[in-house]
Amino acid sequence: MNAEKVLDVAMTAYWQSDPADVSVNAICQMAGISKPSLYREFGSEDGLSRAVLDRYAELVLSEIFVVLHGGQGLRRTLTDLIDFASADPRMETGCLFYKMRAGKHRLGPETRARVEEIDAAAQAAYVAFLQAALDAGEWPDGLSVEAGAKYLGEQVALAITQRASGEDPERIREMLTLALSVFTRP
Amino acid sequence: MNAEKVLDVAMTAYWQSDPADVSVNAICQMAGISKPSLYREFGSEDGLSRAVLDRYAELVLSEIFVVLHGGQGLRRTLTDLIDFASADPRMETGCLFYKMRAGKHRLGPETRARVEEIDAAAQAAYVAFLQAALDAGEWPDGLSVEAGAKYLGEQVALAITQRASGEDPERIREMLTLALSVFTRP
DNA sequence: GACATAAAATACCGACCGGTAACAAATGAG
DNA sequence: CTCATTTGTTACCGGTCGGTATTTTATGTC
Repeated sequence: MNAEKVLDVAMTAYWQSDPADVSVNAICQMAGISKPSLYREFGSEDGLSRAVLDRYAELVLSEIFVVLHGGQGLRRTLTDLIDFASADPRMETGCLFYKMRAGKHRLGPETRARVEEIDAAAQAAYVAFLQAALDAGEWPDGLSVEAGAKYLGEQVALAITQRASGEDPERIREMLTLALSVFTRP
Repeated sequence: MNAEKVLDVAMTAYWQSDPADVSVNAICQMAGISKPSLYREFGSEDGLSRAVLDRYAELVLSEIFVVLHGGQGLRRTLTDLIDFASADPRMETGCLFYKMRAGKHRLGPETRARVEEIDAAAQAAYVAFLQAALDAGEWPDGLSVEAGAKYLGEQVALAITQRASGEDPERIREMLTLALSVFTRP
């Protein structure tokens, strides 16, 4: 039956539309397996979506962490983030993690807990990145690092979410560049 | 049976949680009426949510338009927007319009069309506001008015959406102020 | 009181949901 | 070959959804 294939099918479906709009029945049909098979493997819908999220994290989200921990300096890292959010083809239909976070209350407890974990890890990564910029003397104004990190994360999330709703990528790049310009003010 | 009371109940329920998470059954129960009564009055779920959106627009959204068309100048209008998004108690559980827009694909055709109408009207209002600022010589850099209007609208939407997810209002104000500071750069 | 009319509620429809019991086909061990 | 265990399938469960046919209750008129 191949659990990996099922995960891939589910991830693609969740990612392309929205976890709340894809039923277990639909996933079984798309994967060509029966419902009991899926339930024997993943236990519940919550178990499946949690496994999907884990797979998505190591397959896609890891790259954002790579960018943030790359140590390329403030300006270079920001342009990398802008490129990723506004132009990477994988974000063309949005980010599965942000879709899950936006519909957190509709998720099962396991998946929701994992979403919160990842959210905290992302926030920590943004904080570490900005703290490094601060230490390197690249930090502009009196904004706290935590607030800046949250702001940065939410702007990236907004940009990617707009990708999912079909907004023109060039327009998105323009807006995200504007939003992040507060970090590189003269 | 009182259609206004039903609209109020439905608006409150949709607004407080999310239109996608409130069923027609639940609304009937909360309003103390039967389902056929509701369907006689509004025709369908789509008809109800459309009527609710109309009521919400004239009750709440109208105020944002008042702020935008107030002719108070760039800086003053921006701080008014920041106050409204980050501190107005009515936005404590978010904005019904933004919730509907975020889940557009789950709405019926009438309601969805109305959402798009309102979205276009809001965009036009932001454009008019920024165009007035441009004419008054208060416009900073080479950003196009349309892009600036979209940016402004999305930042306000982001701030209000964060209210709905329980974020600290002071933190939200800080971030929105930062985002809108690009309009008032020296 | 008798009766047409309009508004209300009860009870139901088919579709889909997440989840599972009961059963058939394959597979490995002795 | 036999038998037990696993793997997968069909068919079903209770529940909720949006929506409606049917019946009850009220209301006004003569």
